[in-house]
Amino acid sequence: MEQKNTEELLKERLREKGLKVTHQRLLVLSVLEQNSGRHMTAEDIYELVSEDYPEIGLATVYRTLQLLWDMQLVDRLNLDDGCVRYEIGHLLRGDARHNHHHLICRSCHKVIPFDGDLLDDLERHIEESVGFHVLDHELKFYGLCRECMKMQK
Amino acid sequence: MEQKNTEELLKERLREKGLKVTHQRLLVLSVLEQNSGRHMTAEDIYELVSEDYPEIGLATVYRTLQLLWDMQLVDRLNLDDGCVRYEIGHLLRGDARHNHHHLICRSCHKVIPFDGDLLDDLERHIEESVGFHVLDHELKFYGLCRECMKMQK
DNA sequence: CTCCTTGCAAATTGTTTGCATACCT
DNA sequence: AGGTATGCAAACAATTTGCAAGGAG
Repeated sequence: MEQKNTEELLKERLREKGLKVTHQRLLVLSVLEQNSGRHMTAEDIYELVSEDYPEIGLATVYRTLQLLWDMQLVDRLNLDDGCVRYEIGHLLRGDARHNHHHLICRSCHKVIPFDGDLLDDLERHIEESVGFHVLDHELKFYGLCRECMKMQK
Repeated sequence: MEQKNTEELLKERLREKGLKVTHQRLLVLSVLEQNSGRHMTAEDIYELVSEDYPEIGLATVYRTLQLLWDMQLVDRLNLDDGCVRYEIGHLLRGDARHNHHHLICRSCHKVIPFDGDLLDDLERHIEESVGFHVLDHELKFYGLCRECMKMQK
């Protein structure tokens, strides 16, 4: 099952770098994997991990998320609500949701997911012309959702 | 000259809403217009406005930026360095720099500007399929810059 | 004259850090 | 054993807010 693979991958990467395999690290990644549809804050993750492992500290969650991000096992996104959000890394997601973006309504602050793969060509172009190796991207559109558009009148 | 138009536009919008035209508001917008190439933090703007108007407070700068953003006179961007950055709104910029994006190096944290207009089609598609009216966007690519790629080996 | 706006300082909030202890390997 | 990782609490930094005084219309 997926779970096992992700966990093994983390263990492997940790060992490669001489870092330690701890319950906390495994649990944080596991929670992200089990909530792959959500955009979770550090606090969200802290609360969920706490259910299984109440002695964990919030600082550890932050440190772990940083570590997992460095290793490209989690993705980071910023939805402009004052806190950074995390989700399982796109490299680990089986499905083709690499290219999922967000529409953010300026009026009601709703966040609408949106899928599209228009960026692949652009990434290739960047690699060639700038020599920058693209690992990930974040694309947000700001505007007015259908409901708020109606109310404008 | 450009300066005059932008200032007049702001005055007009303020009056429409029954808000007041103040030195502080005019100065904040003016500083952003005169530094249209930079990505400025609230603190940056505060320091520059202070040169002409030393009694201004930082809180006023924050309040003004929020107001100008609501009116679509300034753009906001987040370069993941812990603070929001501002620049003169793309609607006010004469040049075709609407579509300028950023490449962020995960290793040295350098930010490389990058221009491209691949998003216009996508925006039209979003309007039609989702009914979301796009006003602006933010696109960032994360990866490794040329220099850091070399050092990887 | 009225209400909007400001400056100041205090409050908030997400995130980071120092340090002694606990835990992998 | 030896260094890495953790939990806790204190420290930080960007941003927001309350309030009395000032200023635009």
